[in-house]
This record gives sequence, structure tokens and C-alpha cells, in this order.
Amino acid sequence: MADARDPAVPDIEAQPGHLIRRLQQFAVALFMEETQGLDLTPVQFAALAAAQRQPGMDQRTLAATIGFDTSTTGGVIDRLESRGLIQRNTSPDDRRVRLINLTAEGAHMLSAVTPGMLTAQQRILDPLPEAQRRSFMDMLERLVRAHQDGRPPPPQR
Amino acid sequence: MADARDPAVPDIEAQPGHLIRRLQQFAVALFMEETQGLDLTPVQFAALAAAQRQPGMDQRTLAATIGFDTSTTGGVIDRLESRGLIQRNTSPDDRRVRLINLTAEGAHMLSAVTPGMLTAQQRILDPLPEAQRRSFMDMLERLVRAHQDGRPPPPQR
DNA sequence: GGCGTTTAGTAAGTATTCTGACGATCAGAA
DNA sequence: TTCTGATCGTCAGAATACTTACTAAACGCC
Repeated sequence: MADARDPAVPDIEAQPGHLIRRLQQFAVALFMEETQGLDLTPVQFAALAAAQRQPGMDQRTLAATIGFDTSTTGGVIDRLESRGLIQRNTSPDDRRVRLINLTAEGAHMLSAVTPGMLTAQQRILDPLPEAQRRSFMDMLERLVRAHQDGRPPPPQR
Repeated sequence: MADARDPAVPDIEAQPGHLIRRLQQFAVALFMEETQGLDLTPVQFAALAAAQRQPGMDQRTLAATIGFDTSTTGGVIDRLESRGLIQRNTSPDDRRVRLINLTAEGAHMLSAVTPGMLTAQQRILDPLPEAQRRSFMDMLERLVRAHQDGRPPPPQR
């Protein structure tokens, strides 16, 4: 029963933010479980996949693609580069820019990880009745798209 | 158009794991924005709220409540303790155990942060039509509960 | 009481993730 | 051309988050 003197703690467990964090933890755990031994994190996988999809990307574009800031992306790329999965070359047109390309090993790694990744994705949604999975994904996409399109400033004027 | 030679990269952006990660990022950003200046992270807030809800918890129980391992929780509690928001006392019954209690400043901090936290929670779901928000939350809860209850083995037999 | 096992917490190491500051570089203006 | 501002990337620092290994303490069996 609610305590009138304590409106301050409305049950963390029922808050969207908390549930989203928890679900994200499980998603990562499932990914790691299904790709065990390949030693690639979900974020590293996303970076590899982005590099594969659009070769010769600069880091800034890659960061935006996978949804991180350039700082974080730089670190991710550092590790992938040191493992020989991607190459980072200075652009001839603009020496500030580093162009990212997948190496052959990177492409191989991507193929090796993908089946497990897909299994993990299925397992994330598994607890939902099948009819709801699409609906959940639609809402997720809608939320992410809305937030990344910048919060539309409050209807001023 | 799909390239038959490249079944390996099925569009990261459409995978549940990626979308959940992105949404979590926005959730954190909204929390920080709405509680600006108070200098409390969502995780720290969760720990404070748990301590408030059940005073005298040991760290292990607290960790389970907010959904982290004991290592991470220990670090979170370190920072809260050094800011004087919680106390950590050795249990008289079992000297291995540290009992967590909110200080007066901790309780005050909790009250100060809660309104912003609630606003942030609303803003997370804002982009969804109101009719869908409850539905989204129900699915979230179902997913988290199912995963934390251990993956129920597929309906065999 | 003594000893092996279990348990609570910490420590170390890796990897995210963010913000803010910085250096290098480029592009456009004076 | 030189100055100014903007842009790309990195660095430094803080806070998550995980795993593995370790210490300290308690428990259970004899």
C-alpha cells in the first residue's frame, strides 16, 4: 500500500528507464552467449557491420550510424584495428578524416558472428507471444526514431 | 535490395538489440537532462531508491534488486557513500555483510531528484500514442521478467 | 574443536559510454 | 594571404558493467 508521506519512490522496477536498462543487459548477455568464443561485443559487431555496409566511411559517419559519439567510436575502432579486423586510413582529401574499411579478417569475423547474433535477437523477443513481437519492434523503432530526430522543441509560437 | 552474396549483415538498425541499446541511451540522456545539476546517475538513483525502500539491505540483495552484479554495485555504493548519501555498516550478525542505509542527505537527494526522474520517464514514452504506452510497458515487463527468471526452456513435451 | 565448503564483498582487468578540452586541419572571409 | 571559425579526431576523466580471482568470514560435518 502506498504511504502518503513517501511519494518519492514510485517503484523503480516499474519505470520504463529501469526496464529498458535491464532488457539491454539481457540482450548483451544473449549476444555474448550465442557468439561465445568469437570475442566480439555487440557494439564491435555493429561497427563491423556498418563498415561492411558502407566501405570508406569516416569515423564521424560511422559513429552516427551506430549511434555513438566520436569518442566512444574511436575506442571501439582502436580495438578492432588492433585485432586486424578493420583498417583506418587518413583520407587523401582531408587529413583530419580517417576512412574505415573492413579487412578480410573483419569480413570473415562478421560472417562467423552473424548466425549467433541472429539467434540472440530472436531469443531477446522469445518471451513475447509471437503476435506481439512485431508490435513491440514497431514501437521500439518509433521511439528510437523520434528521439534521434531530436526532441521536437515544445510547440512554441 | 538484398544482395544474395551478402546474407551476413541483415541491417543492424532493425535488430532488437540495437534498438534497445539506442533507447537506453536516450533514456539515460533524458534522465540526466531532467535532473541536471543534481549530479546523480540513473543507476545511483536506483540504488538510493532501493535503499530507501528497504533499509538495512545487504549489498547482495541490493544488487539483485537493481539488477547488477555485486562488483558493479560495490562501485556504485562507494560513490554514494563518499558523497554521504548512504551509510555502509558491517552487520553485527555476520561480519562479511555490509548493511546499506540511506542518510538524511540521501533521502533529501531522492526527493529532489524524483520529479525530474518522473518527467524523464514520461518523455521516454512520449513519442508513442498514448494508447500504446501501456502495451509497450507490459511487454517490457514481460520480457524482463522472463529473462531474469532464467530462460524458461522452450515448451518441450 | 578442526577442516573443507560456501558465501559476502573487494580487487583487477577489459570494455563500454559519456562530457569536455585539445590539437590538427580545412574553408571561407577580410 | 592571413585570420577566423568550424570540423575531425583524440585524450583525459568519470561512471557503468562484466568476468575472474581473491580475502575474510561463517557454516557444516566430523
